[in-house]
Amino acid sequence: MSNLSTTSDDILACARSLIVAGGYNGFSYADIADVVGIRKASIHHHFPSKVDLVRTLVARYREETEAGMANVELHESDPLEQLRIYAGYWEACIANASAPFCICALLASELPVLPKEVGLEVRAHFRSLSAWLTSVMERGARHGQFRLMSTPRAEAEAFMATVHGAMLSARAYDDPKIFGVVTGPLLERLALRSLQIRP
Amino acid sequence: MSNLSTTSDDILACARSLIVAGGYNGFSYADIADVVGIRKASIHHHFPSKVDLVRTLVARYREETEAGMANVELHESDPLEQLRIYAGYWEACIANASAPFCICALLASELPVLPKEVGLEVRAHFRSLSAWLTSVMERGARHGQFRLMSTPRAEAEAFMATVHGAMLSARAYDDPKIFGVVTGPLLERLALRSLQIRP
DNA sequence: TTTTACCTACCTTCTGGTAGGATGGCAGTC
DNA sequence: GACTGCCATCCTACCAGAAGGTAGGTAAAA
Repeated sequence: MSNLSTTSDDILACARSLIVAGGYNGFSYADIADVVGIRKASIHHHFPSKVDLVRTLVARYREETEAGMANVELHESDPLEQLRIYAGYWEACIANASAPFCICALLASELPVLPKEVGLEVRAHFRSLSAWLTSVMERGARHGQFRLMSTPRAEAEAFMATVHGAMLSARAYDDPKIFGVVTGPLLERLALRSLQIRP
Repeated sequence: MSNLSTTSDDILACARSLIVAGGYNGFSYADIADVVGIRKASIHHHFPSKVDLVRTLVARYREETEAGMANVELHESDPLEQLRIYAGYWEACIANASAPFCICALLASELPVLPKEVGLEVRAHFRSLSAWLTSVMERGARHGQFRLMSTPRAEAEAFMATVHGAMLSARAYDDPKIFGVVTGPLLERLALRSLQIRP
C-alpha cells in the first residue's frame, strides 16, 4: 500500500519516544522539530494540534497492540506461551532501551490532566489488553493448564498490573533485569506445574 | 515543635495533589498560587525553585513512608497483616480519592525528564520500600507463614510492582474497586493457608 | 533592627498555534 | 510537449499566553 511520506511517521515515532521518556507534558513541538529536522510549524501541517498528534499516536499504538495480540493468537495456541511472548516482548524492549515503557501505561498515570480525547484512547487500550488477557486466562483454566486463584478477569488484571509495575521498577532502579525478575515467577506461578513442588 | 507558618505546608500539600494528578510537568507555580490563595512570587519565598519544592516534597513523603513502615512494625508483628495494612492504606486513599496515587510511583514514570535531584529522592523511595517489603517477606518465610515462589527480594519486588500497577489500573478504569480486586488475591496467595485448598 | 512573609511589577524563554508565502510534483488540457 | 491549476509539503515570521524566576518594596513580628 502507499508508502506515504515518511515525515508524518517520523513525527509519530519521535513523539512516541518523547512520551515514553516524559509523558504528555514532557515534550513540545519544538523537541520534535529538533529531532526530525523540520520546522515547528511544519508539524502542524501533519498534526494540527498536539491533541491530534497524541490521539493519532495512541490510536495507532492500539492498532499495533491489537495486531500483535491477533498475531500471537495465530502463531501460538498455548496460553502460557502466549503470556510469555507478551512479557518477553516488553522484556526485550526494556533490555535494549528501544521503547522501555508502554505509552498507555505512562499516559494513564497522567489521566486526570490529559485531554479527554487522549484519555479515551488510553482507557480503551487498557480494556482491550485486559479483555485479551482475560480470554487467555480463561482458556488456560479451561484446558487445566493454569491454576487460577481468582476469576480469569481478576487474574488478568493482576497480570497486567504486575507487568506495568515491573516497567516502573525497571525504570526506578535503572535496571532492565528487574522486569524479568518480577515477571518470570509471575508466569511460573500460573502454570499448574508449579503445584507439583510441595513445601 | 514549632507550628511553622502553615503556608509552606499548604504549598506542599497542594503541590502533592497536583503531582498526583499530573506529574512534575503537569502543574505550575500559578496553579499552586490559585489554590493556596497566594501570589506566584510568594511561593518562591518558601521554595526558591520548582526543583526545591518537589525535592522537599518527595523527601518529606519518604520520611512519612519511613515513619509509616516503622509504625506498622511497632503495632503489628504478623507479616501478612503488615502487608494487608500497607495495601489497605492505599486502598483507602484510592477509594476516597484523597491521594489516589503514590507520588513516587508517578514521578518514577517520568524519571528520564525529571531533575536529577528529584530523581534521586524517587529512586531512594523505591529502595527503602523494597527493603522493608523484602524484610517482611523474609520474616514471613522464616516463620513458615508465607510460601515464597522465589527469593524474598523478588517476591517483594513483585508485590510492589503489582501494587503500583493496580494504582494505575484503578486510574485507567476510573474504578477504585479494581485496586482491591488485584491486591486482595495477591495477599491471599502469599499466605500458606491457600495451599490447603487443593484442586 | 533584622527577619519573615507577602506583595506588585517585570523579565526571559518556551508553549501551542496561525498567517501567508515558496517550492515542487502531478493531474488535465491545449 | 508546454501550460495551467492544484494540492501537499515545508518554510519564515509572527502571536498570545504561560512557564519559572527576579527585583525591590511594604508591613508586621521577633
